[in-house]
Amino acid sequence: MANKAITSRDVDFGQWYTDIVKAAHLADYSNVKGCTVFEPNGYAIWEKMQQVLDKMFKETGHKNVYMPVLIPENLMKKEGELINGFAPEVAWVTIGGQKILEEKMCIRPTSETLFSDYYASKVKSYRDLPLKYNQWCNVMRWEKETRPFLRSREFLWQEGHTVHSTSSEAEEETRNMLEIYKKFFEDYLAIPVITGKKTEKEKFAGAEYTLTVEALMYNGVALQSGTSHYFGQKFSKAYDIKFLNKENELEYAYQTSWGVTTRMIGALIMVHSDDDGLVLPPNIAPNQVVIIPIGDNDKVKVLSDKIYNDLKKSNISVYVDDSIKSPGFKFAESEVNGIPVRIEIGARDIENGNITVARRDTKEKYEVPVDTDIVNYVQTLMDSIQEDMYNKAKLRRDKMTFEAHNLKEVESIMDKQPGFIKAMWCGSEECELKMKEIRGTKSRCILENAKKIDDKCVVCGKHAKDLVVWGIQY
RNA sequence: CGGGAAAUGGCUCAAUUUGGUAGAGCACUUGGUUUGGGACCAAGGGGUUGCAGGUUCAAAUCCUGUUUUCCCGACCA
Repeated sequence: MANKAITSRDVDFGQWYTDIVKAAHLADYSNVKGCTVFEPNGYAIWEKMQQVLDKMFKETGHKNVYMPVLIPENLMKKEGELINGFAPEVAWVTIGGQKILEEKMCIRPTSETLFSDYYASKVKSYRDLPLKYNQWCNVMRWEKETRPFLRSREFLWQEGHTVHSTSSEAEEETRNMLEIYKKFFEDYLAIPVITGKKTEKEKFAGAEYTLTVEALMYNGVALQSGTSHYFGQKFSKAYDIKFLNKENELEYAYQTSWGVTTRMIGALIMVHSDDDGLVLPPNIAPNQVVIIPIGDNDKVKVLSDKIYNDLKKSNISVYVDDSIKSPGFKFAESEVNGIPVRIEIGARDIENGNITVARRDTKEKYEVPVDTDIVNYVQTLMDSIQEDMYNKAKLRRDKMTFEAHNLKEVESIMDKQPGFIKAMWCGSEECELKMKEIRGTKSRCILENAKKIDDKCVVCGKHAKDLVVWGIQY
């Protein structure tokens, strides 16, 4: 009974992904390569993500600001590593083929430069610090190959930028934000993640180090899902952010930045969804419950309205699908759209004193006596859906996480079933490049405080102290 | 950016080989009957064929350019 518009994910994962995006009305293509239309269903998920994260940011002392979309060339180029890292993707603006205004401008690929320039003018004393700002915005990176949500030229994100008077405080901020991302992924998106430090090769251009949240998709491909960077004084030296410390000495400030993007919508699809469409965890679903009244029947209407009102009063997001479609159509549609809980009410239910409750993740249906505390029932059901989805994703990820002690093992694992590979690494870029020759396997992150599985590098066999998670990435 | 495929009503495709009145199914609109897994009958509406040039009496069809999408690589959230 699979959806006609959706290719099976086991037949063609890439096609399945784009079919879900279209069938669930998350996004549509525009006439500009890499710039998609976020349709209501997709944008609603983003709004819910924003709402949850924004609350977490504010609870930890961050404030929202907004920076310009254009960055002047000289400002963009002050910090050498950043511009080198981003150079091929930066979109420079011209009007009628001419450079814009007096100076060449680019559309922000990320806003470290703007924030740093601004901070330089604001920070005078240690008493001004810390400044913990965040902005919700779009950015542009001229990617070669694009896919909705996963890699687009314009995408939406949040970028937090903070300035501190001590390195330890800045490093703590970097850690804390990573923890917030991890919590968000696990508690709301029901996606288990691995966290750790990026290698020198994979870290953000301009960072001292980058901490990352890494998730594994249904097909065993890894997705970098969120990053938190510690900058030390790199940007403050390039942009001249100085303050007088308690000893009345001028000191360069310490900075961080951290971000997550609309790519998380892609992760939701690739971790949870199935051949019938989108599957959303209740904690992030814009609509948690749909009520489908069946037949033209007054008692059905009255009961639907009552349940709708009860759920709504308890802050469960619910809607009644009373559109002029057949019940079967509505069932299927609610499944494509990933609504976690569906309540069906028809004459048969009224007669039996039941309502029918269906859960999207397992597609199980339950007959529930009408005198049950429905609000409590739905809430409990949603809690277990949330938990089951997380556990299912975690079980799958753990099954696709392997250990390797030499290149042969890496090769045979990646040939059979790509996934996360835990293996020791000596720290040399040369060995990272050798790994990459095996189906593009790259380091995802260095695990911290992890139990070593070997004392030899998986590639060169020399002494290794770091346990690294490797994977094929999106 | 390299290699492959494609673009025709909202969607899936036909007509392209051999130039000659753009067609079907689904979707949509109206009326009616229905309603427990993508309902049925009847009557309608909608496309200058991705875009721009060219060849021709005549172009969806041939030629050139360009844009977008998909798949596989290299680069990245």
